[in-house]
Amino acid sequence: MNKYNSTTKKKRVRRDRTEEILETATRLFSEHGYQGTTFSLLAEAVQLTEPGVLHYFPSKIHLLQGVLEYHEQKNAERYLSMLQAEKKNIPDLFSLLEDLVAENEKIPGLIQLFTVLVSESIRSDHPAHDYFIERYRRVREGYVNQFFGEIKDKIRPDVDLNELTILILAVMDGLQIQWLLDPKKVDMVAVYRLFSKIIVEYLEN
Amino acid sequence: MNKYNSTTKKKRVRRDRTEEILETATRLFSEHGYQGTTFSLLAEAVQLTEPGVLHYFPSKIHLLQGVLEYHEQKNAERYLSMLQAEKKNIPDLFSLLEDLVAENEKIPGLIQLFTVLVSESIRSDHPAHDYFIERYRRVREGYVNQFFGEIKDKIRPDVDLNELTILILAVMDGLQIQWLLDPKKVDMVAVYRLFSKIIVEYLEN
DNA sequence: CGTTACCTAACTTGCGCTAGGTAAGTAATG
DNA sequence: CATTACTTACCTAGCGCAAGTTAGGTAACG
Repeated sequence: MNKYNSTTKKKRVRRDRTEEILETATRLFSEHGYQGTTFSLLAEAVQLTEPGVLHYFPSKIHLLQGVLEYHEQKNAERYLSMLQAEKKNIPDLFSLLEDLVAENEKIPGLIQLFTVLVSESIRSDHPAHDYFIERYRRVREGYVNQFFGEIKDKIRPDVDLNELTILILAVMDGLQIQWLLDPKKVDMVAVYRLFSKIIVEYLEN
Repeated sequence: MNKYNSTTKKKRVRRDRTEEILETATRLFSEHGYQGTTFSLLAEAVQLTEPGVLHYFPSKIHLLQGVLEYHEQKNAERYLSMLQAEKKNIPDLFSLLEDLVAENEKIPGLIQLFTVLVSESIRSDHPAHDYFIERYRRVREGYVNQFFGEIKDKIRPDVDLNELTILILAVMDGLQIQWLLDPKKVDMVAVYRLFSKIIVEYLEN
């Protein structure tokens, strides 16, 4: 009954527990979405009670924010390494994106997290609505200014870089949906490579 | 108190009520997703009580099925007219798809319905999971066999039509997400037109 | 007069969250 | 070095609400 009496009690330090909760919440959010994830599920998974979890994140929205911030960092790192890589010409650029897609295929959990949360957040009253609008704007700006910026003059001048960016992100998002739904029938990397090939050929003309 | 005593009672025939409920449920599903839609919300919107709605759809899952089937028909019609249109060459084909995207922009509710439900249904225990897997397979097959089939010999032979189809659907889905999230910043039709132009140019080579 | 279109009432379950504790760890003090 | 005092990491109990659903009726309709 009483968890204190039954066995030796182990108290964990805040940082470790927080991280464990975030990792677990990530999994649950990606599997059930924000609405579908409950404290009781999460609490059981990390071997705590519900108020035990609430001790770390005082509400469900705080938990969501925590999860998003937590991964924002990781994504930022991946993204930075992409920015720092050498890009002398257009094929270089798009082969980087191909690598990104290939990497994404190895972390279906995280991809599902963002795919599920983004779609959920289309509703204007969703707690992550503003976050995702902002995030997409930021990412698009990053592509236009940094990612493409360096070799802007090698690209056909009649192409709107903002539209091109929207297209690239759309392909990634859309592929992820079909791939997550039916991985056996959808070879995300192959299709992206096809896209990449088509685009590169076009841009170099 | 008693709805029977208060005013004249109007009984509606089953078909009308059913349709009204389906239309309203469509709106609610698209605004709040499946999980986020409640009977009390729906009941109020159609001026019934919750058991009143349950009289037509004995459970929430039946309601969801009803909504999906209801729109399956409408979509099928739109799709058929696309198939029957004249397609002599590749540009004809892709201009049809452009029209489709442009039409979609006029019915954000329906688009949101499917975008939200598809993403929600990525979870394998979602009641519409199998439905959407099946639907995507069916649509892809339709593209490969019917839509492209007629002018297959005019397309570069090194292009895998299945992959091309996945790409086209991905672009549409991905654009819809960004557009629904931030319509002011994302001109769905313009980006699709860009995509269309690039693809056509490539396929005709 | 039977069927159908609803209603009222209520049950059950599970949700997010609060109140108020207890014991383990940490730091300050004698 | 031992005692005390404080802080932190949890716990138990339970509240209030809303969800989906059921039972059993009543009155309008064909």
